[in-house]
Amino acid sequence: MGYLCDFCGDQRSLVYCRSDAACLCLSCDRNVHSANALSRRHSRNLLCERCNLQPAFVRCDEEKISLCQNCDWLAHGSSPTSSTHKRQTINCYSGCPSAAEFSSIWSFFLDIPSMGEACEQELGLMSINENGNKSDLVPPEGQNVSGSAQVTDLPTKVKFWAGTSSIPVSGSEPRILDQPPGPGNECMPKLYCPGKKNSGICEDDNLYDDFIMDEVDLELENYEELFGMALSHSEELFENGGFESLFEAKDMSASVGESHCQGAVVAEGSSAGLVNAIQSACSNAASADSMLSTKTEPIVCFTGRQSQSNISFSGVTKESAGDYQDCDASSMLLMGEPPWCPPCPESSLHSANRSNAVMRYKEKKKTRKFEKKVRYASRKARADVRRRVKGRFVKAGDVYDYDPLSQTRSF
DNA sequence: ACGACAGTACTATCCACATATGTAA
DNA sequence: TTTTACATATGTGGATAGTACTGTC
Repeated sequence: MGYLCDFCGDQRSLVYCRSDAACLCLSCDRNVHSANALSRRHSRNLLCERCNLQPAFVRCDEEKISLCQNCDWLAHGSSPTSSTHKRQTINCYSGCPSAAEFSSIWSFFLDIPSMGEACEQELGLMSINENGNKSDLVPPEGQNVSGSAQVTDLPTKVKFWAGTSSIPVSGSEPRILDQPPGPGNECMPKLYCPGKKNSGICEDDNLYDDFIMDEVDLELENYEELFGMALSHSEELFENGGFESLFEAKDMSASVGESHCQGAVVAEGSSAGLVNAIQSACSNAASADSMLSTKTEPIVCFTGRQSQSNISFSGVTKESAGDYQDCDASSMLLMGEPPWCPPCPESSLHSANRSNAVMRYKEKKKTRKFEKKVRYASRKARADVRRRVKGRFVKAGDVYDYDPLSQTRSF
């Protein structure tokens, strides 16, 4: 018998709702999340069948058990035999899916005895969706079953802070900036779920368009201090380019006038939540690529929930997202030991893989280009045909040594 | 282990001028 | 309040100098 439903306290909890920070049985899940359109958008996931605390992250086909990243690591990370177990990532869902739709979301759905039973009892007669709107149902468009889904709604208040001081912890009141209205808000706290080709994070450039924080002179001078605790456990991993790259953003944003999103978002959580934030970031495989390689438009995002926090570092633009996805740093995280785990002898088996991943990541980083955005095409057109002397524009009629049009010299 | 050196990578700066933006009449 | 005239700020790309980083001895 697992843990009881947070709502009725009677049935066994089977799903976890991030938005409500609650573990619910299927019946209560449906009752609670069919209340209104907003609650229907809450993303839920299976509950880890081992710890019964965290949302499940993968399904082990061999053991037929759903596990959060922590438990997955404990179960599969350290043992060469168990690490070969076939696993698939677990989708989130929203709306009020029927048993059939659960099956479509989770191909292993019927393999879960408690789910199957509960579903027969509780959902068997239910319609797919009260309003017949299938869009309520996750997975969202373009996402396959084995992928993962986005969290479309997080209730956690998000605070921005700016300045040179360290992340405000207890007693330090962060400077709260107004969040820009519109879709950006909705996009901001999206989580990255592993295994998803199209992360969906900030797919719309408008997010950043609306989120210009030039006036916010954010500097993360003290990032070592900020993340010191986390780094103490993950130094080995991140010294290979992780946080170093992440905080290159500081320098870049300082020098690039058009830099947007020089912002940071911090959770309401306690200082102790910082470590959890880092851990959860990785437990959610929080877009490691963007996390590691955020360079042009950094957003440090912490969203907190009691003992569990989620972190997302996102510098992904629409154009770069694919590139980031291809970056191998994510595999570095997924293949190696969790960053919060101290190095142990067993981990040596993964060190080679990790080294390879790091090497590939560095290669990728080398070749990656951050394209300049031209704001005024007319000016560009003019500059393109301007004559120059040693790269400098010259007055019309003056002698020049370079003519972009004819590639000739006037002398 | 440490310093010197060479090679590489990256950034800031310069230029003229069309255009955007702000201010006053 | 709207229009007009003027002043100032901005942003384009290529070359180059300067700085930072990396690898070798």
